[in-house]
Amino acid sequence: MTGTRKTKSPNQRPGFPRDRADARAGLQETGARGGCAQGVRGGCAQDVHGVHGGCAQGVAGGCAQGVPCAAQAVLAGARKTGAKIPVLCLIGPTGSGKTGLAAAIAGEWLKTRPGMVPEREPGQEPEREPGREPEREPGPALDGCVIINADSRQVYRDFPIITAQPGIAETGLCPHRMYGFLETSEKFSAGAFIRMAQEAILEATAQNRLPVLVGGTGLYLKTLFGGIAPIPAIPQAVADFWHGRLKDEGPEALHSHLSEIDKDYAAQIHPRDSQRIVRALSVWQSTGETFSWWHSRPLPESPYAPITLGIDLPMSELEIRLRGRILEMLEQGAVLEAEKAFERCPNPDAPGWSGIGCAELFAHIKGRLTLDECVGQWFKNTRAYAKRQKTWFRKDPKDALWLRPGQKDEAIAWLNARLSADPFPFRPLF
RNA sequence: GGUGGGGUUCCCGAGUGGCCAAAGGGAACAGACUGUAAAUCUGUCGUCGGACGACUUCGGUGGUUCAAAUCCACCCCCCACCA
Repeated sequence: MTGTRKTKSPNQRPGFPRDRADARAGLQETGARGGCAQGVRGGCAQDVHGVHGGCAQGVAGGCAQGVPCAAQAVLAGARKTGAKIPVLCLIGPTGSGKTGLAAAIAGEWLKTRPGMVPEREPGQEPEREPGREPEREPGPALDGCVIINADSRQVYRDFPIITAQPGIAETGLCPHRMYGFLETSEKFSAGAFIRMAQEAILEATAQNRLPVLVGGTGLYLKTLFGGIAPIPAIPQAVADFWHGRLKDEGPEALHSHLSEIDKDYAAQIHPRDSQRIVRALSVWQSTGETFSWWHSRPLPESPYAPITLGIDLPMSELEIRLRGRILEMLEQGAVLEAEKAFERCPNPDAPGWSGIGCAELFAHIKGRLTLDECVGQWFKNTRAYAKRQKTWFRKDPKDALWLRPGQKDEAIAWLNARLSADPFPFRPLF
């Protein structure tokens, strides 16, 4: 994975110059629609419109006409027939090799179809292999994949090395979406993620490519597939107000305040869980409804059928990888990357700086930590994060196949079998 | 060699007669998770037992005391300053 990175700047990706602009357009657009109470899950008219609009801006390159409508049709068709849109998810703790596995899967298509280029011209039919006619009702043969980021940190433009974004070796294999498009000063969120991811998934599906979500942010995946209460965007002033009160009064006082407003939710969270307390109070104040009320509303059924492939390994082995990865990042210029990011955004409280490694390097370039101390904390925090991810993934996807790093062939065989079987009537992939 | 300070449970560190298995922090282990999620937060954390409890622990040995991590003696080690 990181070992194969050849560049520090994924900005210059030969095959896919429109990735960032695309993603940014999507975010801005969805941000503007943030207040759409229904828009989140793809269950309403605005949402389809959103997909359309996003494509019109972003996908200008290869498929200006076809895709938006096709994406819309994919969603509409899926709703009408009840068929689910297959989405491959690669999950696992940080440093387990998700990016590498995704690249291996993407590369498999290129291997079996040497003439295929990652970005197909519109209207061009994928080559069919004569010897591999399907036995079953012939579904479409998938024509490669699109890799979609499901990691809350790899969205930041200023930190390609530190957040282990795929490098040119990976991005040359197939289109990559939602990587490195956001400024350090800008916020990302589960809501923004699912809007953009939905767009990317539908676009890929319309192009007859398999959407492959790669990332370790469990909440994002859960939200995408399980839905989220359609709470409107909270005005910054409201959030600031409650953060101010949190600072003055402390979390316990706000928690008892919350108990008076929303007893049920207050009982669910700990009196010191400041982030959730502030969120619940902000939602209540800006919408006039309690957090519990929002949560109690039924969620539309998901149009997706996630196929989940996890990578896991014992902590003792993961530690070795994590340590090595940090050293690799330093060799690739992580310190310089942080210095540059600091020039662009000197505010350590900016959302982008909160990533593991970023915060520690910030302290180092400000002279508060020696490089050794910085690396020590960086490793410690990375390890703790990996543990949290393992805890999350232990219970969340119940039907995932779990492999160890390097079991590429097993992964591909399994994927082939899954997609060729009900309820995914695709031809064998590779 | 002299003077002063110090050795506490995995680590840092508080405790200077009973309320001490020993504050607090870190690490570790387990867990929660509905728009900051690489975030936010929780539980356990000497050993054994279900809780009440029993047992072992505060550099070592010996002593004083009903009672010691805490007081005394000697010994070992560390740090600072003086020589």
